[in-house]
Amino acid sequence: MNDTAIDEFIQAMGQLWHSEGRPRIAGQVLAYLIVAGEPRSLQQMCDALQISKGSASTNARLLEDTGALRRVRPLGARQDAWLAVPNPSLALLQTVTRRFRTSADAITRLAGAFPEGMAAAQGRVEDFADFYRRSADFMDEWAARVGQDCQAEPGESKTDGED
Amino acid sequence: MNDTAIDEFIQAMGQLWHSEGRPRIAGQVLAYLIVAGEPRSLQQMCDALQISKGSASTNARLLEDTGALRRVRPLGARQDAWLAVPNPSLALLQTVTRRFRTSADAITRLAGAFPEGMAAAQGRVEDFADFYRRSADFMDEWAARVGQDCQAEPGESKTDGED
DNA sequence: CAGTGCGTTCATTCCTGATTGAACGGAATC
DNA sequence: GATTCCGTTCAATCAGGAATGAACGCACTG
Repeated sequence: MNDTAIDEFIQAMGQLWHSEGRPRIAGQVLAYLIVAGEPRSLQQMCDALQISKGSASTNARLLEDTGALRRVRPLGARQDAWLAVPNPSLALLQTVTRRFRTSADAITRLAGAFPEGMAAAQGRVEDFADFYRRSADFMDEWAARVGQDCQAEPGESKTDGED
Repeated sequence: MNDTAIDEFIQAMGQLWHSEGRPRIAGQVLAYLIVAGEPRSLQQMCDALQISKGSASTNARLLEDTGALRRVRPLGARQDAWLAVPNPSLALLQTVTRRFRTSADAITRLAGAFPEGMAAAQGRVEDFADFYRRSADFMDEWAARVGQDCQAEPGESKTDGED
């Protein structure tokens, strides 16, 4: 809440996610962990972001599902620790891609059921769906390329334990 | 409301838009006009989708802003008519692209203000932003390619006056 | 210059999904 | 086996934006 640049980043990510129809807190959690660069516990998230334990848990798992976070139990286990994956935006892009493809399939299926005599409309709707599908293909290609780059340049291994 | 395949498509588009944090009605309007393939008046939208005049107006203009709809006054003017552009999804993709780029810029700017001694965190955040920026570039490229295709194959000019 | 038809605006209502916080369950510890 | 410490779940609350519809403004018509 001090409105440091870091807090602003975390808030901005919250807004960004919110504007895309996803939970604001998920964006904040991701931002927090990207900044941290190291595993953080649920409790640390709660303290740093001033959110409830339930929200932290729910949203961390949501991010885990999208592949942006990884959950680890460091050594001797006492509590979970959460860590942003090396290239979180890659995971997010893949989520978008998956959604595009799902939408495309759904629309294509519906278009297939259009009544006789609506061939032109059907064609337009199918074109619409195809665009999504082809975009998804294109994005997969892009993601694959970035994924390789990511392995090629392992990134920094330094850590800075703030907060 | 008859739950024909066409109505289902319109409803599905509404849900899709809703799930992406955009007004459900905007998705329905776009779907309706894609199916129609011809200009439709606000009144026709209201009747077909059972929405208020205000919603129809607001959401049609919203879609106009994104470039998915075009407003025309056919011959002698008595009321506006709305028309889905030939490749609406292209406009939508460009909207996404624009958003990516805006986000990237905002994040980069914030990262630039990170305090000394947070170089590693700063680097991670900048990488995050860069990914969005480069993805946006990539999508522009893709959009340009599709735009060309679109001009090359003018699509069907047939119409089918349903609703 | 009153009357009509159209689109926009805006205050209000409504609705949905995010967020909370208490209760629960399970594992580890003593 | 009691206790403590976690993480998860879920019912209740809250917040924010979508949708409405009445009022407004404007342009054309007679």
